[in-house]
Amino acid sequence: MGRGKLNMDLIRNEKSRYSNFRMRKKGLMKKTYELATLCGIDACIIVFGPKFGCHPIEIETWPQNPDETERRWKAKSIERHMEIMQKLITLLRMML
Amino acid sequence: MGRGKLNMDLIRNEKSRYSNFRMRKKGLMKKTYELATLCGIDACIIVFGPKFGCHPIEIETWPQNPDETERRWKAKSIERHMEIMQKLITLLRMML
DNA sequence: GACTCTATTGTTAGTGT
DNA sequence: GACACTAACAATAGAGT
Repeated sequence: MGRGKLNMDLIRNEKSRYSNFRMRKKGLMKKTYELATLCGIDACIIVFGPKFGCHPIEIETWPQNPDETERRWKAKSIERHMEIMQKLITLLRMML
Repeated sequence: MGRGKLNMDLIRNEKSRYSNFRMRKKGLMKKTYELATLCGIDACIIVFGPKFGCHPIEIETWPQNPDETERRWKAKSIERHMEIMQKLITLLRMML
């Protein structure tokens, strides 16, 4: 969308890439909020910012904080926890 | 968007809610893929399906599997792991 | 490495099957 | 409780500030 089409590949220009990142991250958080709200389901998302010089990498999540998560999430059953943990462990294994 | 506007609240009609869920989940996964690809960053998303009768709740993630995660993710430094773990622990605490 | 503007592409709500 | 269609609403690429 926008004034032109974008190839689905890394944006080479660093300035464009960063402004694109900020815009799309915002959009993604909104979409996550909308999905969870409209459909009454649980979801979480973790986005790691790009590396710029010696700045620490920023991490943004949705829900944004434990309070919001607690207020929103309904996952309380044992079976569900098992599924959740399994999925998370799979994701985590690749990061360690 | 679409033919009419939707209040940002739980969709009461169960049939509408479920079809909305399937459509938006697909859109969210696409947006996550686009953000990660265009901006060269790491991201993960976990979506829990709604509860229908005695069916187990479906869980969908992006990246979809360990192979894809390993191919895509670049988080390998100690500092980054610390940040990641802290965020995940915060999210997990609310689920247990 | 921000912020606004807007033409343009993208997403989706409601309907029909 | 699927799936296609499409008008209508949203997101955003690129340019300007």
